[in-house]
Amino acid sequence: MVKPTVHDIAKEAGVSLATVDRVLNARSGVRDKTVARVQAAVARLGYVRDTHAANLARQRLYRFYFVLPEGESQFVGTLRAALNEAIQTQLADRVAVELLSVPAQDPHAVVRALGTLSPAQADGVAIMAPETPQVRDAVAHLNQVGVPVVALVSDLPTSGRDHFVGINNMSAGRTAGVLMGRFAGPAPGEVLVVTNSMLARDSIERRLGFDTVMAENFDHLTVLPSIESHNDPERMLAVVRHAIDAHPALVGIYSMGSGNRTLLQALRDSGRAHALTVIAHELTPLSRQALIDGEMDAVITQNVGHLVRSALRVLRAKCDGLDLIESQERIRTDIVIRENLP
Amino acid sequence: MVKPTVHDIAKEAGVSLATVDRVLNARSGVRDKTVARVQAAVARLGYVRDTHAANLARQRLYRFYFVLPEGESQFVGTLRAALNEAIQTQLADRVAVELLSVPAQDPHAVVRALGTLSPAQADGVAIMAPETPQVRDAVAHLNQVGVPVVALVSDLPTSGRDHFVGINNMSAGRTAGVLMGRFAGPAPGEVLVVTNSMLARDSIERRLGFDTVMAENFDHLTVLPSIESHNDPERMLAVVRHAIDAHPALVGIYSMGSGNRTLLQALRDSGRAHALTVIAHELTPLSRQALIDGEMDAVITQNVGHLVRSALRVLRAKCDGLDLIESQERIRTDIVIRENLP
DNA sequence: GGCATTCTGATTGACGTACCTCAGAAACCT
DNA sequence: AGGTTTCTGAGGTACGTCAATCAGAATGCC
Repeated sequence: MVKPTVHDIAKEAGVSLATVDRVLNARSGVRDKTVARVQAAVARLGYVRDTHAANLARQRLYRFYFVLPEGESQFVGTLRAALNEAIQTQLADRVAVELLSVPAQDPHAVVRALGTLSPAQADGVAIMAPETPQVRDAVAHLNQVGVPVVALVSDLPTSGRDHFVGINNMSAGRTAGVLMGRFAGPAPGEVLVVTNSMLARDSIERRLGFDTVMAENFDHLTVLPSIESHNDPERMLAVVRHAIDAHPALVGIYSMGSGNRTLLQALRDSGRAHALTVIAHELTPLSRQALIDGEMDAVITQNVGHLVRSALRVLRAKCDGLDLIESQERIRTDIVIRENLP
Repeated sequence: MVKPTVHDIAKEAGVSLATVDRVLNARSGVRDKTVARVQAAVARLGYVRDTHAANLARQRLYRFYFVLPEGESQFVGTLRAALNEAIQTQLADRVAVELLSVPAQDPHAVVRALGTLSPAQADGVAIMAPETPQVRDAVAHLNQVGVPVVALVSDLPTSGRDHFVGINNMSAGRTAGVLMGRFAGPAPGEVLVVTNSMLARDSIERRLGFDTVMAENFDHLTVLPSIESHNDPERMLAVVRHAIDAHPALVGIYSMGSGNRTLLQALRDSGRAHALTVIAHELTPLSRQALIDGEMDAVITQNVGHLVRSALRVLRAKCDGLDLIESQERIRTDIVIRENLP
């Protein structure tokens, strides 16, 4: 008996097929002690239901929604591409994915997008958005009406989301810090931090991790007050340019979020691109090229394909009430240098 | 018509279900122009066969074999653990995996293990073994009789294996080289290379990559002749101890293969553990602890879970004649430091 | 003990595909 | 035209599960 079926369970438990079915699908109308008998039989035979046969029989279609920030961010672009690729292949597995793009900085737009979703349309939602009270409440509501929600890239810890798919941003910041400290060398110098993250929380966590490590291990390096570009590339360019010129002791730049294009431009203008240790986040066509050209020294990133597939797996598991393979769903903080570019 | 079925194809092509079935499963007895008609209908409707329903109908069971080196290597241990975990979950997907452990250094044992396999028992084989003529021929034979074979961890490029699941070891060596060069700093010094890899090819490739990078980019560092422990921990310990003592200018050690336990022991004995930049391969409980304790500075590794799951996916795809998602099957060369330990 | 209520068994028809049989149609050959 | 070979259609059963029905059994209540 390689793979026991419901029939075997029925025989083993001495009940009918209908009863086994009722127990397995948690339908009512079965006495407690009969339920126990069936569950014992399941345990004894090591029965695992054939999800595919089950889905086939019940014509199941998983309808998942991905809420991503709209706009031209390269990282979100690669994420979207990975999602589209996954959609193609997952289609064979009865999952239909809908992509909702919302203005990232407008919490109300996010709430509106989430508001259109109910258990009637959505079997699960993955969302990448800044943590605001409005978003938190909307997620909590979805959760309450029984729609599984996973947070993507940036966590929404107080929202009651079922799962977070992304890296530990604190540890990502620490990683960046150590690389900066070790790459920059033992001579004293200054380090510039540039940030333009769309998502508050991940940015804050990275910063915290970075600062901690710098303070603990590399006190010969001075971390300058950070430059924040509030989605204004023009201003960003000017400010970074000025910062580089104004600090001859500068040895490194840490770019915490998006805005790598502007940073690279400023670097080139300064003529010090190759002299500085530059560490950035997220592997995109741009940062990849910068690594190849030696304009960036390391990129801290997360595998977008893994991100998307993990979100889909988690949503499915939540739908089916299965548990996850912890190790498979842990998103790793990847360090990429020119030599190990994927 | 969200998802066309064989019935839809039959109607569209104006043929019977049986004919569609014959065409889809490449059975004989269908005229060429009828085949074309059916295929046109498939293309027109965008039909994709429901593999799960198909497997259900034909009672398919994928029987895969993994041939791994036996012995106490920690890396192989983690690999084995990942495999066992995968076996559990894949069982629900009609794949049964058998693990064959063979003495790594005995090509004849490998050949014997492979010899027991034929299309009658095996639907696919994953093998991690040194590249020898005997092994190459055995793999080629399996391939000829129609059993898909993937090489694991160390490639067998001339054997006709269908796929290689593992990292690019040349690039892994280069990565180690760059980290060594940048971590060790600008002062002149010597670097020791220690090796005890069970698999010739991966070791050679890593060495090549490492040497290239050191010569190109870090000529202030002298790479000493490498120390090879031929599976003799005792001797290894003595030699490494001596090497460390004899080279006061030593700034770093690169451990290319297994044998990390011995290396760490020698390091501790020398009292210079924290003064040297130590870079090793493969994340195991041992190297993980060494990272935490600061005895190692970086570990170049590959995700064993990914390795195993990728091998399984590839084997299944080969069996079903499907093609792969390239990006999903590319195993990444992971850089692990204390801060981004998974 | 009689009755209402709650459980249970037996049975049936899907789901999308594979695989088999058998009869009959079409094409090919003299 | 006749016979032979090759194709094709129609129909059935199976896979493991879900979902539903209906009859009958067990239980609880008074």
